[in-house]
Amino acid sequence: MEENKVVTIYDIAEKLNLATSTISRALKDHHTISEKTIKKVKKVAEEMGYVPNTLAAGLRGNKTQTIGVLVPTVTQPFLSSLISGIEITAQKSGYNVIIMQSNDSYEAEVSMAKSLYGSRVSGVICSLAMKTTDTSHFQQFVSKDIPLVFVDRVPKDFDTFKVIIDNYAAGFKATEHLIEQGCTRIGHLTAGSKFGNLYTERMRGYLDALKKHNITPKEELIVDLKAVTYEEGVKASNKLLDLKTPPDGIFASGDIMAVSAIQSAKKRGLSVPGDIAIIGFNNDPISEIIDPNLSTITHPAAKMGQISAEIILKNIKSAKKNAEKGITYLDTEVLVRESSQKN
Amino acid sequence: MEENKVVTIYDIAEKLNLATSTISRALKDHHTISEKTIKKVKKVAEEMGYVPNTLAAGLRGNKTQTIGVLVPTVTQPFLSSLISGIEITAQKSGYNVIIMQSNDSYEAEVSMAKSLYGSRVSGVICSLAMKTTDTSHFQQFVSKDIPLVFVDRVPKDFDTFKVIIDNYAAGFKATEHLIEQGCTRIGHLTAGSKFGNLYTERMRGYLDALKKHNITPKEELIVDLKAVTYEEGVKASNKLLDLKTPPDGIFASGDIMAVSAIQSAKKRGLSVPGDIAIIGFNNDPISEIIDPNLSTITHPAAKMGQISAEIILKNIKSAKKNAEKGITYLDTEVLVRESSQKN
DNA sequence: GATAAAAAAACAATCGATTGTATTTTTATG
DNA sequence: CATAAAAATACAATCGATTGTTTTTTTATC
Repeated sequence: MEENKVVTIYDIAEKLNLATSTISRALKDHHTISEKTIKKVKKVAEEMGYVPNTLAAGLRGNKTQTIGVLVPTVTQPFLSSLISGIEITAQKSGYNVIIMQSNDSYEAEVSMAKSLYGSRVSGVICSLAMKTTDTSHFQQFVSKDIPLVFVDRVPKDFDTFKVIIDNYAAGFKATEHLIEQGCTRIGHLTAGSKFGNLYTERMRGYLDALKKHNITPKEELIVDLKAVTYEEGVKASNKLLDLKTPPDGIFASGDIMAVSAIQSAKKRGLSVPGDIAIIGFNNDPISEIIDPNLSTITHPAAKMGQISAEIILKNIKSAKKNAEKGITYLDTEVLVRESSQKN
Repeated sequence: MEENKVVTIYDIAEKLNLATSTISRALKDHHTISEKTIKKVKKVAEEMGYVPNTLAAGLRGNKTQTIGVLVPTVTQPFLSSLISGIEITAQKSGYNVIIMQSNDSYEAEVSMAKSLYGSRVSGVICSLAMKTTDTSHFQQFVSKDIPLVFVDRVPKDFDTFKVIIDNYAAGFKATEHLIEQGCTRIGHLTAGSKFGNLYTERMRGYLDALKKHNITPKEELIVDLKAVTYEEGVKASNKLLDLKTPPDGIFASGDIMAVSAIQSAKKRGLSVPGDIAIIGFNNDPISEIIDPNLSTITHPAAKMGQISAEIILKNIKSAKKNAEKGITYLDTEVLVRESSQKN
């Protein structure tokens, strides 16, 4: 085997004195090729170190064994678990995964969508950038029958597959749990809620839970973070704790925020959950490590990735032009640990 | 613009009554094409919604704008930061990133390397699977002049680019720091060290630091985890704490292990760092959140990703057949926080 | 206005696998 | 053994962009 030459089906064809079409078919066990030839071809292909050029196949067939994944970032635990779920599922079916990080920038997202389209990905899984309101850059996939799944951060008005949790219900459950623990003055940490995203839904749940239990929502108890980071979380938490009458409970729309709330409270000598009960969202790894252990809402990240990938794979294969674009809701649960348990 | 037709340079050529070669060159500002034509072509391309087919370009040029990344998992904070660094750097130069997770399986790694090769990636960045000892499946890249960078978990005997930290020195520094704090009986948590990897190096540093300070290493003080998880960390920590004479300090080769050590110690009513000083490795996000804050060794994940990607990009472009394959060492520091500070 | 030189654009092959159609070979049957 | 049917294989076009080589067009010069 030459060191620097890439082996193609032409090389195999020449060696065996066969046509390239025969080689191509033999390698995929086509029924018109005799057993004898198939065996021979496979043996020689192996010996010569043949690796199919997926570009050529993709160009010819106008499709690739690749799924494009477009997410705000890969470093958030929720998203890295999501990606892991996608990647494992894709791999099982022989599909590869191209990853792009929008960094929550709308412009980057537009450009990356175009790039994925140019790469002829067979499907796209996307969690929207925080700043995205217009989603017309995804229309190209739909009009070319490339399956598109939005996951977690999804647009409201785009008719395609969606995999989400019921953020409203989850926000409701989380808040109600705090009420059941005896909290009457419940703060809420949220982020970028003005963009009408999943945080807004969680907040709606929070507000409705309060109303159901005859608690009047107070604007001062809701803090909207600029970014979901530990530092911003600390700032926001302090805003709540600095109030003349601080809250006796906090529902944070993410575990990072919840953790910063716990730390900020502890730093002031407040007992959690004694003085203030706290519940987060996501069930990030840190939630079972922080002291006190953080009560939170489970958010099945890997499962969401798996299901998203499965939807893509199914809709590539079936090639149904107008498959019914459904929303898949996954269950969440209130995971009661120490930080919210007053009784 | 038709809804379901993909626009190619042929469509543009037909519309403008020009040759496809002219279109192709105009789109990249080739000097043999007149300004007038270039402007006209670009305008029409834009109007028709032309997106270049990267498969076709890749097939023709036998190279793609894609970097393959092969890592054990994407969910560990160190690796997701590494990937993030790679992705951002690649994106800036117009390169995409294909991700594969070996899940620490040797067989998966072999198959994925082949798959990346078939995808004609322009370069490969890999962090080896825990179980990999034979690395001959990477030879195909080298012999085809596809730049290959190993990062963090690198093979000893493979002549290619490597981006690592000095694990020996870091292990030494961490251990010496504990000694300086007055620890005399220092435990060590490590993982899969028999495979001769970076954990082994850290352990060598640990052992040499002890020797330098005339402390005799004891086998009972070294615990080798089966897997780097919180649960295994707890088991291993308890093994140390259950000793007749438990250690007064622990150097854990990873922050997860260190965190489990802190929790296990606290659960027994031991004070950290009072009764037992603990230092980890990586500077994972959790290290500044755990109580007490974890002292650790900084591990510049994103930077390592960036540098790895830069090496790939540089060596694609220069196309030097025999560029000197160097090892890039990045600095680490002892980050002293609460968990190890006795004075 | 003829001609050479320069500029612009066209022609045509190429990358490697796939696939519809044609051709050759084999097998079966009277 | 001839012939039809079936099986196996070959032929050739195709996917879309790129690029070395020609050809055509434009510009400059005498």
